[in-house]
Amino acid sequence: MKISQLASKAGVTKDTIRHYVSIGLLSPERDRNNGYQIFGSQALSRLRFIKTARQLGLHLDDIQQIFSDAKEAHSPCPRVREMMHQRILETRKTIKELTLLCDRMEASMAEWEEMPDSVPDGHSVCRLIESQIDLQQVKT
Amino acid sequence: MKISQLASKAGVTKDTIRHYVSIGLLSPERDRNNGYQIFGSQALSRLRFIKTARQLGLHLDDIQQIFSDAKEAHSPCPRVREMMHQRILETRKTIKELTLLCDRMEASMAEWEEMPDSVPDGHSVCRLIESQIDLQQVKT
DNA sequence: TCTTGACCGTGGGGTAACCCAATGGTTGTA
DNA sequence: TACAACCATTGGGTTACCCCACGGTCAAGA
Repeated sequence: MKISQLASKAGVTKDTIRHYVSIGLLSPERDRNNGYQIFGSQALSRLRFIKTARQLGLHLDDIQQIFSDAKEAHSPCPRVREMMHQRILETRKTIKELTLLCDRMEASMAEWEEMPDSVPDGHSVCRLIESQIDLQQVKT
Repeated sequence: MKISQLASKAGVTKDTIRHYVSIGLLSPERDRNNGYQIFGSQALSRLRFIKTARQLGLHLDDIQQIFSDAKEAHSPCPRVREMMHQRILETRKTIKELTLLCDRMEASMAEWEEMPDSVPDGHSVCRLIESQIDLQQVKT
């Protein structure tokens, strides 16, 4: 199987496959004559595995770890449970931060409804934004 | 004012300032003798402006636009309202996606509680993840 | 005066997971 | 044989910075 066929079977782009090859997630054979990559059906199941793991929020290096465990005949499952736990915590944290951001944005927009557009002078650039300076210290 | 002083006054890192200089958000004078960057108090207020705009979810190129408007004596305010509107929509969308992701992760974790760890063989890498293959097509 | 430590600038690499364009070789087929 | 379709490689772009490393500059103490 060549790269285009694998890509369409797996529902990913050729660039994605090339990326995975370049970081070692896939290691295709090569056609001796032309250097083309040759993928077997195991590459397809590996791609499906990667796709699922990504949908579950795992990162490519998490997935590397999993394959690396499996290669040495260790069970990756405990690590997978742990990774997922971490990813869940991270995701919840991100959601909280984004929710706060959204609240700030909406609050500012609401305040601005009663404010006129300002023309910039030497001191002011945009009164809307300047009205929000130093409301609080937040990290996005 | 040299870069370190500006950085501590503004509460950002020197690297952040260098980054802003490199993309043209700040344009300091130069000391003729040693090439050091010299910042005035207007750089400080500009930095505060940038910080506030970032806290409101605007991107650096949004902020570029704002300064560019102001430089040409246009009011950036209408554009700011529009940008914020877009950013709010984007942020809400991201939150939704992350919430769905979190739900998926938690659902999988729950299913996995009753599953044993598996030892990889030639066909299987990790039963936990493989049990989730093709549940649905999702884009993160 | 010399030295030493704090400061400065520049350049380059890294982050996550790819996308896209350009260039040039290969293959299949009409 | 000509031409489209496919392949590989390289390099740059995305966001907003962080982190070296190298080498020059400056100020203060010995």
